[in-house]
Amino acid sequence: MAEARCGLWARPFCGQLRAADAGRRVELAGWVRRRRDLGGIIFVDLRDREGWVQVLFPEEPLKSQAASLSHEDVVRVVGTVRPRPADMVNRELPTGEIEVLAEELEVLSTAHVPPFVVEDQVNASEELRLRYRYLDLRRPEMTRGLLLRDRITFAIRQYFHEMGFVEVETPILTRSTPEGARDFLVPSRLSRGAFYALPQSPQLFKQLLQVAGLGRYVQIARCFRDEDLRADRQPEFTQIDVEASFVQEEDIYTLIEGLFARIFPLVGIHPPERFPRLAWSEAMERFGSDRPDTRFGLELVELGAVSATCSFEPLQRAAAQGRVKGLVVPGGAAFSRKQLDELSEAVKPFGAPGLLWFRKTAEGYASPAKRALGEEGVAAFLAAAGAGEGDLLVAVGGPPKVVFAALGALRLQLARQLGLLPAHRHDFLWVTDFPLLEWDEETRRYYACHHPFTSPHPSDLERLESDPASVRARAYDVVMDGVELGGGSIRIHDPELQRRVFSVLGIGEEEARRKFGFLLEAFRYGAPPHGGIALGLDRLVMLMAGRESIRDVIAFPKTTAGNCLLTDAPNTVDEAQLAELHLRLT
RNA sequence: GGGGUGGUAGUUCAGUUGGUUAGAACGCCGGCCUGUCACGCCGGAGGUCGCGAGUUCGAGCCUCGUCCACCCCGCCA
Repeated sequence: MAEARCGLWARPFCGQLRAADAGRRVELAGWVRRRRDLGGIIFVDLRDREGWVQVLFPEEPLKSQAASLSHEDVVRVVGTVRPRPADMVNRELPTGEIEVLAEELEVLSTAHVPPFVVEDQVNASEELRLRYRYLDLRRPEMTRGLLLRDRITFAIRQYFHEMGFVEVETPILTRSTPEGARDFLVPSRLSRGAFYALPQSPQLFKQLLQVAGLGRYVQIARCFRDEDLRADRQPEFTQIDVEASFVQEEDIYTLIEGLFARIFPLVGIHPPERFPRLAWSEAMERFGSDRPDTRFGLELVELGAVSATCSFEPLQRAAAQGRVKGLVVPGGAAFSRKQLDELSEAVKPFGAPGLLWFRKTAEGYASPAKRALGEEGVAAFLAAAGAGEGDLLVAVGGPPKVVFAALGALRLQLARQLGLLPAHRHDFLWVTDFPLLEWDEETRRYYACHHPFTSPHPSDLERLESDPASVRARAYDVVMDGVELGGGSIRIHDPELQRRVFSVLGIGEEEARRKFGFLLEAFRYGAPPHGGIALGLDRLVMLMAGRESIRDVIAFPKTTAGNCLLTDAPNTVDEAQLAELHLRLT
C-alpha cells in the first residue's frame, strides 16, 4: 500500500495486533486502560476502538515515565511486537499472545480521573453514562455497538445499490401534515407566523420520487416524532426508507427477505429464505398482538361459545357484547394465590377488570366462579380450552381490543416467567391484511391504521363507504421475535381513489387540497403504481447487537424526558432569537 | 396525562424500630514490589444522605411538595 505516503494511516490499531505481527516495529496511539506497576517492571494496557494490547516498560528511563501514567491518558508508543513467554500468554485476550516492548513514550494528553471506570463490567448509572457519553462510548461493548451499526448500514447501502436502488436525501425542514404523531415545529424567520415541521418520515417525498420516475428509492433517513419516549422509542430515530414503482406486496417481501439474508449473518443469525405470512386477524386471534412472538406456544383459546351458554353472568355478558378468550398455562394449576393475583394485576393496565381462572387438580375443580358455574361449568371451560389436569386456564372478557391487548401482554409475561423464550431461535414473519381503518370512539371518526396513502384491498373496495371497518389494506409489517422491525404498504396512485379514502377519513375536498394538494396534483401527471416499506434501523441494530434499549446503539440519545444530558438540550434561547422568529413566550 | 422503581463518598451499593462517630468494595493519594493482566501488600484522604418544607427533644430513615433517571399504560398514521 501507500505506506510511505500515508504512514499515519498504516499505523495498526492496538486491538488488532496478533501473533503474526511479532517482530514488527510499530507506532501505537491510544488511551491508557490500566497500569500495572510491579516496581521493577510496568505493564500498560493501551486501548483504542478495536481493543487493547499490553505494553511493557521494563527499563529506565521509560519505566519512570510510564509510572506517572494514569487512566485514560492519551499516549503514543513506539515499540516492538514480540511473542509473550509461553506461560504468560493470556488466552482471554485476542492480543494475548503478544506484547509490545516500549522503546519510546510520548504523553499526548493527560486525563482527569474519570467519573466512572471505563470498563464493560462497571455498572455506572445510565444517567452518568449519558452525561459523559464520550467516556461511555470508549467502553468496548458500546464501541462494538457503533461499529456493528456501521457495518450494518454499509451492508444495507451495498445491497440496495446492487438491487438498483438510488439513495436520495429528502428535506428535514418540511411542512406539517395532519394525522400521525405530533410534529416538531421550527419557526420560520422569513415567513412571519409560519412553521416548518421536521419529517415524521419522508413518506410523501418518497412517493413523489416515484412520480419523478426514480423507480427505486432508498434512504437511511432521520425521522422525528414528538411523542413520549420508551426503551425502544426516541424522538429522533433512523428509518431505512424504501419505495419502488411497479411493485406488488410479493416484490417488497422478496426485497426485504434478501436484505435480512444479507445483514443478519453479520451477527451469526441466518433467517429463512422466505418468511411465513400471518394475516392480521389471525395474529390477533392466536397471539393477541399484531406483532406476535411466535417462538413459543401459549396461544390464545376461544371461550366465546362456552361463555355464552354458561351460568356465570359476567362472562355471559362479555361474550354477548364482546369477546372472551383465554390462555392455558401448562402446569399452572400449581400457581399460588399470590401468583394468580399478580396475573390479574398484570391485565389491568390494558383496561381489563381482571381475569378469571379455572383449574383441575387432584383435589378437584376450582375457580372463583365455581359457585355460579358448578363443577360441570368449570369442567366445560377447561374442556373448551383443551386444558388438562394440572393446567391453569385464565380468561379475560370484554371489548375485543382489551381482550387481545391483555392476553397478548399476559402471554409474553408468562413466557418470560416460565422460561419459554428460546435463547437461540429467531422467528421472522410478515403480518399481512391489516385493516385499512380504525374507528375512534372519542373523536367519532375513522383513522388510517397505517397512513392515509395506503391502498385498500381491491376486492374490498366496494365496501369502502358502506362498511369501512371491514376493508383490508395492502399493508404489511415485518416482525422478528415479537418486535415490529418495519411496515409498509402498496400506495394509492389514483387521485380519485385517494380522494375517496380522504373522504372516509373525514378529510374534505378543501382540506385535502390544502394539505395534500401537491400530492394529488402530482398523481395527475402520470403516477406509477408504487409501494414501499420503512424499517426501524435503531431497533434492527439493537436486536442484532442483543441490547435491550435503542439508546445503546445510538451514539448520543435522549433520556425518557427527551433531554440530552451531554449538551443539556433542549434549552432556553435569547430574547433576540425569539424576536427574530416573531415568537413570544407566554 | 397516569402508574411503578430508584437518587447516601468520585462510582456501585449497605445503612436495623427515628438515636448520638453514616459503612463496604472499586476508584483516588502516598509507600513497597521484576511477568502482571480485576497484579499484590501497607497506609491515607474523601459525605450539602437529589432539592425544599414539615413532624419530632432528635430525620439518611416518617409526611408533603419538587427535580432528575429508568420501566410500563395512554400516545407513537
